[in-house]
Amino acid sequence: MAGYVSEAVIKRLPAYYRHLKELEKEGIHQISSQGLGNRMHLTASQIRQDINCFGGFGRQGYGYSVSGLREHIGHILGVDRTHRMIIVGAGNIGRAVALSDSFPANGFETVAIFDNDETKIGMTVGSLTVQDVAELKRYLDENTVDIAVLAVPVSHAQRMVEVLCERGVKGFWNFAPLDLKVPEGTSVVNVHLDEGLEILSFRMLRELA
Amino acid sequence: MAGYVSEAVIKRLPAYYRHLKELEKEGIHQISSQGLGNRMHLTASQIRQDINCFGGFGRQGYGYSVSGLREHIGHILGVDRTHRMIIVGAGNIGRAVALSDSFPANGFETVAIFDNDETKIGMTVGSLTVQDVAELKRYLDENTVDIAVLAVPVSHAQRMVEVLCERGVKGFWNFAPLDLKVPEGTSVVNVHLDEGLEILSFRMLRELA
DNA sequence: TAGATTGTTAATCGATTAACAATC
DNA sequence: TAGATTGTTAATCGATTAACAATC
Repeated sequence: MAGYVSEAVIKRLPAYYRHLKELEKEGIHQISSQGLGNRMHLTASQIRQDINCFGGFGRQGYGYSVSGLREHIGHILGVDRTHRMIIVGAGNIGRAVALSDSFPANGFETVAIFDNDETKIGMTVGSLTVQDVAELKRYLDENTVDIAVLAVPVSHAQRMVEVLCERGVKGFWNFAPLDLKVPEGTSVVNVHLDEGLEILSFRMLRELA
Repeated sequence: MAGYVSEAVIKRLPAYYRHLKELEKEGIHQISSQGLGNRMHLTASQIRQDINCFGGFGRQGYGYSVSGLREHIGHILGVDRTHRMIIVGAGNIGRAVALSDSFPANGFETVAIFDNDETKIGMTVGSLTVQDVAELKRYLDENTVDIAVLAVPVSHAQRMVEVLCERGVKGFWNFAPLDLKVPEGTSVVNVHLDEGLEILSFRMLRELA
């Protein structure tokens, strides 16, 4: 089955998953690498190479089962399980993540939200109450947490990560604009919103030229 | 100066910019490709290649001027100018973007916010009032808009984009989980938050194995 | 000048694309 | 069976790394 999978392939997996969900919704049961490639703006060859990183899932002369492949990739991504998330930082971004219902719909459930600001502690965010970050260690000792969403200022981010790592949190979704240092075996995905805007600005300038 | 610049280089530019800002803040005036490479976890060779896409900015035997290079890259990215943004969709994400002060701090100013939901129209978001999306066309005719932030449901996204493109908006910061179709000359940066979580889930699973 | 470090060319590595035998 | 399409190997392309002459 799956040996080494390159970062390039990993980054395409969610797009495969999304397109397959769309196809399912459209009532399409079967698709060839050519057909999926047209839709995703990838070559048929690349589609076949990518999928084959995880084992042969197609049938010669037929193509791929849309629902079969969607389930398969969903399983590879781990979206067929529930992930318990806590949010650290109840600012604009922290609250937006807490209030969104697209994350729980994909199995990513927010179970707690923390802040150090007295004006925010006790505030209601959806079905949750903002807890004092001073309670965080105790909370981690008493509850299972898969993922921590870091929505704190840069100045606090690394310190918070250390507390969380020490108590066994293995996954970070980081919205603070810095590169976190984490121990071996810990995963980080950065969402550097500012950087996206900078790239957009760059591309727009280049179009002008 | 700059001929073709690969996507790989473009995606690194914001990180260069961020690290150079940090170095400036630390009072460091000069840095070699080796020094910057250590800091950014890149090879010295790659740093020199990247920077040279935009012309020779270093001095042999010395390295690079931190502030000079920061200004240079800032100019390439276009963050030395102001960008007028409107937000389409006053949900959790739209409001979070509108309320953040890190975007205006980088020259990305939100000048208006729209929604189609009667319960949201008229609502105050920071210094702005949510306008009826029915007013959008008129607004675009009367005002300059550089970037539209798409924070609407998938079902509305493509339709909104078409209205905006027709009225000359050339840049989109898209938070809806779909691939927008835009005319030649229009730039799109996607922020697919769900996909980030899926990749995080995948990486965490792989660490377990 | 001597040492350090760039800018740039050449070598390597990895990812994408093409080709095709296997087979549904 | 004949046609279609996969899985997989080989070829190509592009990005990263190494090397080194130029020069501050």
